[in-house]
Amino acid sequence: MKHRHTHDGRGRPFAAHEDFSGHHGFHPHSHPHALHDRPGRHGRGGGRHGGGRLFDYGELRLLLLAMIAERPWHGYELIKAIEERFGGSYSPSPGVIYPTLAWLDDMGYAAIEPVEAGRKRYRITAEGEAFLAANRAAADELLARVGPVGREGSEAVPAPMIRAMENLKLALRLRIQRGSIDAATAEAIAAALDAAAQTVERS
Amino acid sequence: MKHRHTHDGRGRPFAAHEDFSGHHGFHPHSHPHALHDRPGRHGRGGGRHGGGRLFDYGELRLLLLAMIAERPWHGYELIKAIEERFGGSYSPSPGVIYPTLAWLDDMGYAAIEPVEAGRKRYRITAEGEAFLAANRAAADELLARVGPVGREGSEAVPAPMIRAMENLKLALRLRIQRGSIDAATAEAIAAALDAAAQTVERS
DNA sequence: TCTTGATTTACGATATATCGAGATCTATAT
DNA sequence: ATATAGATCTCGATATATCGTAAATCAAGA
Repeated sequence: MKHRHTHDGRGRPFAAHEDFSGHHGFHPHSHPHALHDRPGRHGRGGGRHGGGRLFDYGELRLLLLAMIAERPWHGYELIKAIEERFGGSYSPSPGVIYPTLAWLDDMGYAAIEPVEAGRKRYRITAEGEAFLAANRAAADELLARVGPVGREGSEAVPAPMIRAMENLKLALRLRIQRGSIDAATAEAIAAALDAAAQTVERS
Repeated sequence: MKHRHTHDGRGRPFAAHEDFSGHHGFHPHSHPHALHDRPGRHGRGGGRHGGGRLFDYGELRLLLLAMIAERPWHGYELIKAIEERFGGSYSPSPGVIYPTLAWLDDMGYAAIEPVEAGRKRYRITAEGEAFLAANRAAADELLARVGPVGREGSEAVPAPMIRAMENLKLALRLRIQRGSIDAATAEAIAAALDAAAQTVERS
């Protein structure tokens, strides 16, 4: 396997112009004019309707890199996550997600975890971190615009709740494994769970 | 001839899913929104129940592999065992069990014991053990979700409990999505969950 | 033969990834 | 400054893989 398909966007895509400070050396100070000092279209406040682009030039790959910097994803997950973030009104086509991921891989910014059965899970590399750091300003601006994409339920849920949820989950698992749950016991447990659900509901 | 794909599939598994704040869990066949079924051809087949999946991507073959790692089974036994584990509310169709077993065989993860009267009994191989070890985290999470399948003393989870668990899970998910959980609210919810856990524990 | 265990085949739906055509933007040469 | 080339975003169509149901088929036993 490992068939490097001959894709147009691959190989060595934008070579000459963007000084991407990728390999050999890389000075953090003399930061390249990579992605964030593009005068003119900054906050994209214009709201250009109909067919306008959601992401400007290097933005999509920056967003993907920032997302896989948090945790590994695979392409379909990224599509669904971004789609959900935009409330379903926009969903990046696979035709742009997968080539971008492949590009990140080719550049050494992301690597494919060995996976099973057709799913490629990408994780960030050291070079990717460096690139992300070099473009942190643009990345932060992007994440601020898009909002929290990956950390939906982990950052927002308070710790005590997570602890209690894990606790209950474990108790249920142990109880089920113990076996011998008669009808009355099942009803009692169900009632307790329903009571908790009601408390949650009107909290 | 059925060309079984040659996949190496080695290495890290997929991410572990949360039971509560996550997506999938214990639901036998409860899905949020049913998609419309086309009233088209009569013929045969046709999933009028295509919605919620119990196992996502590589989970079924992991479960089967984990089961035959304990002792050899044949397909029908696996179907019945899983069905009993879910209290009869769900039973994996043979159309998914047998191809998966054939896949495990082709991959070298399982082997067919000498056929006895029309049935094929599968046992795990060394490669299968290696694969299972590589995906231990996901496998354990799966077994925890499904419960101890095939061991003696295993009984089905009563329907009221499953319903109540689903109910609580949904309530928590909705509450988390609503956001704005201050510390006091979190404590109240955690206390309710802990109370339920205690009830479960001494039931 | 009829029933029951056990497997195979057919078909559909979803998940995941690949490929191709077209539109738009940026950079660079003229 | 304009033209051109190339890179990137976007949509779709397509290709597999896997999960799913239901019927058809096959192999013993009553």
